[in-house]
Amino acid sequence: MKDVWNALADPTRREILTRLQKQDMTAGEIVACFSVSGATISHHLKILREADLILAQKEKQTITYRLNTTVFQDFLKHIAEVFGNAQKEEIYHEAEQN
Amino acid sequence: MKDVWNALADPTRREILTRLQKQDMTAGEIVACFSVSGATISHHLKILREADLILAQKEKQTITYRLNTTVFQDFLKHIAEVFGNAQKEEIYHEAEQN
DNA sequence: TTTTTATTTAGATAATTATCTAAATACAGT
DNA sequence: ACTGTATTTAGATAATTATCTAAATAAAAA
Repeated sequence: MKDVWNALADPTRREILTRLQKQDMTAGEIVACFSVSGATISHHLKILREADLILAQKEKQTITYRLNTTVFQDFLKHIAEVFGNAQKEEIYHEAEQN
Repeated sequence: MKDVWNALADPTRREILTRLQKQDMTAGEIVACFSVSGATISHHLKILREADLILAQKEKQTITYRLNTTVFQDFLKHIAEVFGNAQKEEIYHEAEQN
């Protein structure tokens, strides 16, 4: 879980995850969304991969990335346990309204 | 919310929050839980304060810290929105079982 | 087989940050 | 007023990390 916190600490990586939530993307497509080099994005993707937050699938020349949704579930459960005991019901209640 | 992610990125700060979830503590009591200097803990407390995750109350010589639970609620709601749309129901379901 | 395209890896640099010691602040007790 | 206790602030250092360019890998196209 330590790796997950670390992976989520960076805004670029969170943005990558937000975009992958909408659709799977190749490394090149992800690079095109940001104004940093491909090497930098590759580095971020590696950290996200090692945290198991994303999955890579090689296809011909390209590598398509997609969210590993089960790890999000685990993470949200985890922080709800660690930090949210008292607030659980309320949060679930609120979140279901949108 | 950027400040919150940042504050939660450090394991010492997460441990402080976990302990404050159980009971309010003075700065000195928090320092006693860790093997780093008081100045270092003070620095972490400042970051947690600036992220609004904790509240400080001065009493005589000591300063008692406590969780700002509403910010946790907001944060959990936030990440559920950003990352958890598809998984929401399932997570809430699971979390309510413990 | 040479070239082009997609991506990662290596190595370097600059920025951030966690930590330390020492000094400052504030307040209580003597 | 002094001494001791609790905490923060200042300034320095060391570790981490985000980023870059250049080189390496791999696979398709020519």
